[in-house]
Amino acid sequence: MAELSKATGAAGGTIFHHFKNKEDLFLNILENTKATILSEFAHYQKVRECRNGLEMVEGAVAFYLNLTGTLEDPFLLLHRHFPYEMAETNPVCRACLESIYNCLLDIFEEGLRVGQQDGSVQTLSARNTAMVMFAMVDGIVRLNTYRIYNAGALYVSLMDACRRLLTDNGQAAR
Amino acid sequence: MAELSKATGAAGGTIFHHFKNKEDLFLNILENTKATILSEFAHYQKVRECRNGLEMVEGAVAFYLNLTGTLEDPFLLLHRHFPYEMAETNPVCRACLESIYNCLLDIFEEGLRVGQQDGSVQTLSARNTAMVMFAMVDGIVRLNTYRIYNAGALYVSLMDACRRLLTDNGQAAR
DNA sequence: TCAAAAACCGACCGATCATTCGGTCGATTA
DNA sequence: TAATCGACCGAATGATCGGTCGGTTTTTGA
Repeated sequence: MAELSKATGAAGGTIFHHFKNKEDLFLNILENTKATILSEFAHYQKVRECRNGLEMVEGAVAFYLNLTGTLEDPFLLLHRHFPYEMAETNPVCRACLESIYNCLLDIFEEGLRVGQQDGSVQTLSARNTAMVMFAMVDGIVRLNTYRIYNAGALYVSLMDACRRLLTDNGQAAR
Repeated sequence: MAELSKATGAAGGTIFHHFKNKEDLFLNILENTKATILSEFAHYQKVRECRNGLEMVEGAVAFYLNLTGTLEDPFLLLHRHFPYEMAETNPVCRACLESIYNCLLDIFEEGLRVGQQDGSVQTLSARNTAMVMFAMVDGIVRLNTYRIYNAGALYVSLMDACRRLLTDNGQAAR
């Protein structure tokens, strides 16, 4: 709270004038994070250009990697343990987190379904595959933010892995 | 500290008789975690049975999934933000984390290299592919521990994804 | 113009935190 | 037996925490 007070220039008591308590404050930040991610996705959905499902999925990966870069702090929040601990007792928090993850997963799943229709993607369960892909991309992002390894050098390998996951020979017709 | 005191039955002051301070205590726990994981891996290396590199990698995935189940608390520690924050200023902590991740990555990489030799695995950079695979498996584990989705239902999809990543048709000769 | 409302301040509060310290106790050594 | 030791206790310590409150300033709108 002291750090926040200094950063915003507001006195300690003023913060509690706008937010009931720390939990309420955190929930507001989380809702804000959710709104930002959902709006970024809505914008991406409008401007994206892709000829088939495979390109949609590849675009989704690139979008997510880009998002974690521009929204570094919000994703640092989502990569902490605290929100998920809070979600176990606080339904509002849980609903918020689920909205965020559903949005992120839908980006992948949508591409997979389209790809199944047009034949550019082979996969059994779109939802399950979407989760596995999301776990992979997000795992790379974590390796990067935690500075265990520089994941920047992994983007090529990551995109290659995605293509292998989705097509039968890893070399889809493009 | 109070929680730890109650759990161990030792008085508050006694803990500080054995450990210099909280940081020292945490470092001891981390070193202990590292030793446990390394010894579990050494044991696995002895008893595993695999006919080729592909089976080694599949075994590694199963081993990691099993490990996160039996060593739930240590991995909960590794999935928190704190250790990586500490690693940025504390070289001992950083070295410890690197040892753990190198060990875990080596399990995957070893199988990839053997698989490249015997032809059961197609991949360019073994280290990079190992990281991508690790990120994927660990990402699934996180989805599970944070209870966003039940990742238990994803194990089949996960193993399928691994096979796709490593072979040209996802149906390796077995 | 002015009074009510809202925003804001910072001193203050009790609770909790990590850590310290004086001292007890049982085992080992001189 | 006396001296020394390390393990252990738990009350006490000061710092920090989230949160409150009385009073001041700013904004609002009739």
